[in-house]
Amino acid sequence: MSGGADPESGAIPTTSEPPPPRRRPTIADVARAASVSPTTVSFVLNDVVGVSISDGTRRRVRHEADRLDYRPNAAARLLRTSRSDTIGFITDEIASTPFAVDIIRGAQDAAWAHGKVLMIVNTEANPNIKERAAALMVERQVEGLIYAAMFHQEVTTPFPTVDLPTVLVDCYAADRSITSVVPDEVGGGREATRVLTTHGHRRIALLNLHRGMPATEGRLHGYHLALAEAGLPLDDALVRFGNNGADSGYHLTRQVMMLPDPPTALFCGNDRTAMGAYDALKELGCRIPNDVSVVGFDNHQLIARYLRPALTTMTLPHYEMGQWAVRHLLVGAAEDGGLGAPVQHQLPCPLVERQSVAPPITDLALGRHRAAPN
Amino acid sequence: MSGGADPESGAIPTTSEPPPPRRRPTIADVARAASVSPTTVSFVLNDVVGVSISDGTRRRVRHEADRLDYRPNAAARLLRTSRSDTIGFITDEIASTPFAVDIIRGAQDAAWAHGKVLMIVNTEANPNIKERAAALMVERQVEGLIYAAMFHQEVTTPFPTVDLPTVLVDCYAADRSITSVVPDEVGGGREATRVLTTHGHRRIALLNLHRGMPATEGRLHGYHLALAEAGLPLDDALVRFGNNGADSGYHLTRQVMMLPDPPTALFCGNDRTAMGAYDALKELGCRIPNDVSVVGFDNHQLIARYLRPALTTMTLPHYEMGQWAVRHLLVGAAEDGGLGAPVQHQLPCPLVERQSVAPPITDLALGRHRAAPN
DNA sequence: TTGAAAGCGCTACCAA
DNA sequence: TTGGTAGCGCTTTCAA
Repeated sequence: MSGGADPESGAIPTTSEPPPPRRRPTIADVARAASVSPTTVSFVLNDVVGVSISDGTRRRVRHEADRLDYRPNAAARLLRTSRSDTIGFITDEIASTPFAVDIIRGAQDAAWAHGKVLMIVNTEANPNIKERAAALMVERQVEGLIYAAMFHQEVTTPFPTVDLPTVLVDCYAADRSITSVVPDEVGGGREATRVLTTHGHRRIALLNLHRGMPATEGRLHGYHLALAEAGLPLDDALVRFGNNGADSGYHLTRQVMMLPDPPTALFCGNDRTAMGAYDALKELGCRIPNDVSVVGFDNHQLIARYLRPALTTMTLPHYEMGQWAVRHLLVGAAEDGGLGAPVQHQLPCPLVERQSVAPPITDLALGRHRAAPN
Repeated sequence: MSGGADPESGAIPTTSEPPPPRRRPTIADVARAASVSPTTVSFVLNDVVGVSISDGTRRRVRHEADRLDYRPNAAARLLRTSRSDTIGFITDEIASTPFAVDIIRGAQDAAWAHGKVLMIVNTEANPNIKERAAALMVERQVEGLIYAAMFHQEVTTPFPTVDLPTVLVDCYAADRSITSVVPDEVGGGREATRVLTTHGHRRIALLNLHRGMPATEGRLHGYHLALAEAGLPLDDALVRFGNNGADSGYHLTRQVMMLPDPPTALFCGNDRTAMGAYDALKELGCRIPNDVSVVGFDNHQLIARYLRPALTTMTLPHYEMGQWAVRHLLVGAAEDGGLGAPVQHQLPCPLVERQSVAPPITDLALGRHRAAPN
């Protein structure tokens, strides 16, 4: 409008570039450079629909933005729009298991696909940190909260109620008041046992985790189911509980193998237990899977693949749970503000067949029952 | 889209406007409730030093803030102060190793201790994502960037130069232009070998990782050093390279044990290799550590502790590297804007003694220096 | 097809 | 010891 000499702060003769102040360029800088208004820049850069900007202007704006290496200030945008494009992710103990990364990865991939980013805080099960973390996320205007436990468990309100859509991963609220996603332990236990029964095993030991955990009880239930389906009797001597570790796998295996009528197959509560079972079996001179078949649970990245022979086991759907959580948060938030009735979701534990299962030797060598192929 | 013909242009309150949108309370709301100015509220809530507010006012403000459950809006604060209290953390492949969590944990703990939070993006080594991630972090005004690789390697500019203080973890720039922190592989290799020499072993095989990686070459160098220190000759037949996995540990072990003059101790390039070595050794009827001692590398959470006997190995300082990165970023940024000369830092790999090392049987039982395999 | 201008919620400068 | 108020950089009516 006011043409003529630009009185702006005493025009400096443009002998060279005059940008000593290391300030990041703003939308105003781009606007000035492209000789348009900030409004126009915003329209162009955000591809706002419903406004028509001439191609020339569009190009000019884009070009100047590039040249200045303009980056929008997310804080300013957030302040204005209150859309943070951020999801808060709180874990209890990231360190304790290698599965943590899978949950995170699943969540992060889903988030990224929706243009969101994760803000992660690991609380090491410290309630103080937990609370501070939740508060911090509210301050940062996250659009939702995910709380992930590192093994399937019941939790009592992980943090004071923040009125933000929340999803619990690998855990659930005692009163089911919060949406949660957990593995289908029963289905997994059933499937694991079924692999063994369909291979012809009739005496199958369950070397379980320690009592009281959802994983333990769920898998036990699945075991019962599969046995019943196969018309097999339940022998309590074959069901043992341990401490989830390799050593308990070792000892439990020795115990059941010492039985007068030992099992021909072992369903281990987790892969670590299976690892111990392998050791005991080898010591006892049993070949896997020829003499004794073994099925694990968890599909532990390392153990299952590297055990010799490689372990047939059930996959815990960590990646999928992380993914589900984010997706649910996002569509839930879009649909009903995340305030719909909380859902308790279960994800299947798929079987991974490797080399640790074969028909029982009794079938092969002794010709009992029907002769197995091979 | 849909809507009344009359948006909120007029101040006329419609008769039945049931739910006033649940707006989060702002500093103004608190000020009003406490009958003070926003300024005062800000002073009180931020414990600003240098201003004196009467105890009564202070209490009143605090009380009202509590009552209203007031949470400062981080975006607004950031916009004003340009202090995001956030550090960007970019990983290449979070999934591939269980070590990722330790780096993250170290970084997060250090960050938390400084009142900062981590914004984590995992790129799965996808350059596109990497670039977008870096851009995104700039937009979010992160105060620094950490790029973490999941195993020790050289990287060529992980992302286009953003002028933000940056630290590389478990990797380094080819041209050393960026500050980095990596494990001291040479020191680790030397120490690992030394454990064996000090136990009296004189024929020590090195079952290394595959050639060309910093870990491989560094540990090899350390092995040479320790041998020289102990006045032991280098026998190239005892040095083998593999593919970092259990199977290569298995095969390499068989190879060296078949030698006319087999080793009495194995230094394995990593714990997975050691895992394979265990299998081979057991198959060959060698007892660990009685017949053959084994030292690993990595202190892999799972393998090292659960192998039977538990594996003596070197710890990779993942947690410490993550921690170092954040601390350096924070003090560096404070001191010189993070623009000081880039430093290439190394962290030691401490020894973890467990049960897989003993004096060679030759010394104990046979009293000779070289023994044929049983 | 484009622009002016009003804030989003907070901090910090300057007054009182 | 307190308060008024000007922006931080952006989006978004409404007007031109």
